[in-house]
Amino acid sequence: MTRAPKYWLMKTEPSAYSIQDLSQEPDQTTCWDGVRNYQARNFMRDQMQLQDRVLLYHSNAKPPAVVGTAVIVREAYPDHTAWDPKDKHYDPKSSPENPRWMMVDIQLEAVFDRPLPLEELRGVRALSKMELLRKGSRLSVQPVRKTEYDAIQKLSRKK
DNA sequence: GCCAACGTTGGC
DNA sequence: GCCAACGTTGGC
Repeated sequence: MTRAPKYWLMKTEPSAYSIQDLSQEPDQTTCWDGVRNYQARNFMRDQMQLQDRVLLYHSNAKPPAVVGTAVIVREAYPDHTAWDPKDKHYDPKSSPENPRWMMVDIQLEAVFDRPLPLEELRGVRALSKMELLRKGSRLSVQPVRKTEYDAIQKLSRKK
């Protein structure tokens, strides 16, 4: 049994890993490692399912923008980078016996013809309640309403 | 580079 | 369980 797909937004700093990097992976697929926030982890672990859709967002970019879409191709499993002392996101409290952090695999679906800058999105009525646009919003994995997802897709095809 | 907003940690 | 101190995120 599968439910209707849900919609998400995931942030990445393009200086660390960009949508262009994703486009060059084998099968244009990667594991979304390095998430170290419980709320974000819980969304991945408890709610993300195969075929769910993801908006990819470039944070700390000039300008910050939604840059494309991806699909969940593997559901949550332990993030092994948390066990590697040399990894930037190493967490000594996580272990193979008792993994604390999870990740999913995503496959690139589309790189938008034009990035949609945060500033532009702030002016869109259909997005007025979007988590990304909330003041102080920092969540790196966040749910998106279907109406919001559709509005952003539509915007990406304009101009 | 600044700093507001937020999350986590740890003493008590 | 409170909350001050600290670390991080991320727009600007």
